[in-house]
Amino acid sequence: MIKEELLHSRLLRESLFFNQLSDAEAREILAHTHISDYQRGEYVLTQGQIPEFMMFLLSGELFTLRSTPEGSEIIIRMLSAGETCMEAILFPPDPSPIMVRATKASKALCIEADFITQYAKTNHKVSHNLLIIIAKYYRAAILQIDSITLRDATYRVGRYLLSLSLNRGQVNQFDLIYKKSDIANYLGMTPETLSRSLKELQKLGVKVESGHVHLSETFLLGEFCDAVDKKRCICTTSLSSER
Amino acid sequence: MIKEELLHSRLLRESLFFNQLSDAEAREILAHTHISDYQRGEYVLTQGQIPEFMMFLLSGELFTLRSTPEGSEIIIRMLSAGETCMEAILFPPDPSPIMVRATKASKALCIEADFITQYAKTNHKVSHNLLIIIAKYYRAAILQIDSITLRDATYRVGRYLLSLSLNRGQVNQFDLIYKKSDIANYLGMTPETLSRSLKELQKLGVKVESGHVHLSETFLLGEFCDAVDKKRCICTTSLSSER
DNA sequence: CGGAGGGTTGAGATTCATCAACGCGTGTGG
DNA sequence: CCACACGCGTTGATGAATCTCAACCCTCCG
Repeated sequence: MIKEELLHSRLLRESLFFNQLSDAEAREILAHTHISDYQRGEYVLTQGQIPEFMMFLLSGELFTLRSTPEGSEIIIRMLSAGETCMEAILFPPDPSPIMVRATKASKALCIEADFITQYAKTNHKVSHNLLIIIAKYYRAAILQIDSITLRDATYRVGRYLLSLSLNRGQVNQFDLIYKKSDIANYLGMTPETLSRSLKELQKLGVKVESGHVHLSETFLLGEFCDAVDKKRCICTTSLSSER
Repeated sequence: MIKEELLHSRLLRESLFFNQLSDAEAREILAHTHISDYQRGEYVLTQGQIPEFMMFLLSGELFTLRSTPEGSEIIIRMLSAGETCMEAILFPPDPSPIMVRATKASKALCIEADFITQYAKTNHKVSHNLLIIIAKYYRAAILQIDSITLRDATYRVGRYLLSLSLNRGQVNQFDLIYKKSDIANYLGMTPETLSRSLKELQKLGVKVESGHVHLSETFLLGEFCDAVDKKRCICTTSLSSER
């Protein structure tokens, strides 16, 4: 059965959510799940809805975002396979302040909300993992608030590129895996501003060509690498897999 | 002893952190604490520091905020007595992305970080409470991101006043307990802009006089009360103590 | 070949920050 | 008791950053 394959997949085993869980524990959780397919553009959850499941993304791409009645929206997180969402709405189970949308055809493990909230009360590893996951979201959200209010557009873009580099193990070239218009939205700006910012960054040692990014040495060590980032640079190995 | 008094105080008993804990459990936690005094302006934690304690504010006022090397800063949360901070940095214990400052002379319970991280692994109520607290922070942070990127200054101020009204049980008048310059910063704008926004809101039924706010009926039910807020209005009683 | 989606570029509009001046209440020292 | 300074908030004028709108380009795909 497909769940039995999943059980031993790297995707599960290296995820934050299944981290440290024994086979028996993982199997018990899997027993309370089903796999759902979502089409590109389909909503997994809409604003105001009380979630019945927690999501573990198996493949594809999910965005968590928030929209105004007028129709404009802001992307909060962009998830790829192995990441989870909707945990933060389970404690306590409340109407969701955000919505979740598949931006590509996606496959996700739907974990029953009731089961997880109960299971977290008896299993320390699960509740600990959830704490780590939600705390990580919260810290990321703080950085988002920081950069949107305190930094200008060009800085935000530079910071974003730098974080991508760090997350991939401090490589100096990589691909942008999301649409530029989505990245712009995530960074709290319009696509036009992102485009102009990237142009601005070329002067500082950034090359971008059709989705491929190359960062020069000077950029990697430059002004964008502030105190916090420098700390991360120094201990890259231990942090490269983080976030 | 003062800790024994604390044990039965409403402050502790009605807090999210000590919620549902038995006397024995609360006593065990208190055994791993000490009480610290902070002067107005003193730093409880600086950016980059690894916290040794989790804070439970007994009296006074703490801000969690983030600053740039250039010195500008943004307030993330404004805490009053009974609230906690620095939990989100304990899972895992990392250099703090934020700093914590006392904005008034304050007294806080310092709970040993090592103890709490261990205790959370054996006590479900504690880990559950922590989950609820951090999830609440995260949801609030999402709303902050939403309003800063998607709404204009006047809307943000109106929304803020409305949330104050709801949190106090949907009263139509109340005092602003923070300095206006701090409120402005928290809302991601300058004091000048806050001032002008309040003036703008007067046309919509808001009266502000030296820190005292009066909201008209029309304002309470007006455009600021969007779908999410309306839901809260309907079931006010169950939500009034929330946030 | 033609159309659609995504990205870029340019020009104008707008919001908000900045800078400077002022008013007001409070506390302090002569 | 008055003079003064200081913190805080307001108001007005100016400027900068970014959004908006429009045109255009490129690539992909039927």
